[in-house]
Amino acid sequence: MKVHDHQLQVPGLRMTKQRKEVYRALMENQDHPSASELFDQMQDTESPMSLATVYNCLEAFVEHGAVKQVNIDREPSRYCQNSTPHAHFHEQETGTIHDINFKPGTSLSDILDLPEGTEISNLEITLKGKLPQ
Amino acid sequence: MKVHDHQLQVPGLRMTKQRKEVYRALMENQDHPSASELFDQMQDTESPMSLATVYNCLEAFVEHGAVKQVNIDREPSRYCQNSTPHAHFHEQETGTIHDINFKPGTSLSDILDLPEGTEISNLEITLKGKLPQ
DNA sequence: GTCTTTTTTAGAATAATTCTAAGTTTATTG
DNA sequence: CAATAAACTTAGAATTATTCTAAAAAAGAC
Ligand SMILES: [Mn+2]
Ligand SMILES: [Mn+2]
Ligand SMILES: [Zn+2]
Ligand SMILES: [Zn+2]
Repeated sequence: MKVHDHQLQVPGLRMTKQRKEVYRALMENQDHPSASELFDQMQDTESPMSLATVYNCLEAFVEHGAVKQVNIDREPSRYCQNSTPHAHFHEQETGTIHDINFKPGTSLSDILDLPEGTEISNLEITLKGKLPQ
Repeated sequence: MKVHDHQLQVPGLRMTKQRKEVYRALMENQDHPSASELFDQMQDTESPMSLATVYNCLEAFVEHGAVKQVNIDREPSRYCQNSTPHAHFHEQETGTIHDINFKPGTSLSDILDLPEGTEISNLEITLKGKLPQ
């Protein structure tokens, strides 16, 4: 998979104009938009599309590891443009979601009592609270 | 809040027979049952109750910090009898959820690049994969 | 061009959860 | 104790994010 200037290329994933548009909006969005927020944005583009298509596009990106689906509590899923490993901080006052990076050279097993030989295929860390300032 | 022999006592929380029964089932359940699984179990007790009541009881427990609501992906919420801080490991083959404790003396900020002064009110860690054996 | 596969779409369906409003139980007060 | 107030339970309706369906359109292969 190559990512360059908001152009996504994944072998086996057709880059239709709808997918290009959804991907672009996601990349330009610093926040973590929901499907319906993206759907609203799509209505102002040259390829307005159905909500089903927005969901389909996002699902394709998530399946190919280009986008992360972020589930916090039972709220509508949000989608994350940052495909590198990171945690999510949900600021309570504003409702915004911030990416938090891992410290280099650290691992979850530094703080978790995991049995030896555990294979982790997926990892989600979500914090809620207040960031300084 | 005092917990003794599966008797929950929280100031301000009436311990009706329905709440006692839901709490007991949750405590005796090593797994992390969903509301509808608990509802099914309730039908065999001396106080069969409505699904709305199961949801109401669980909501009351969660609000009072006696029970944890566990959300993994978009699956139905599961409820956790372990009110101490811990992470959840979702075993992919069986679908079971295991509690993982934190190593004593460690903190999330050991591995996360959190700004100084961050206030964390809530924390969720979910792993997915395979446990040994 | 034809053929095949993938994608898009409108609208219907699904399903977990919440809401409503009425009845019941429990606590409090005099 | 009786009267009143507050909290709780309930059946069923409503909500709503998401998925499904089945038909049309688009894209790629040849
Ligand atoms: Mn939010
Ligand atoms: Mn599961
Ligand atoms: Zn993110
Ligand atoms: Zn747990």
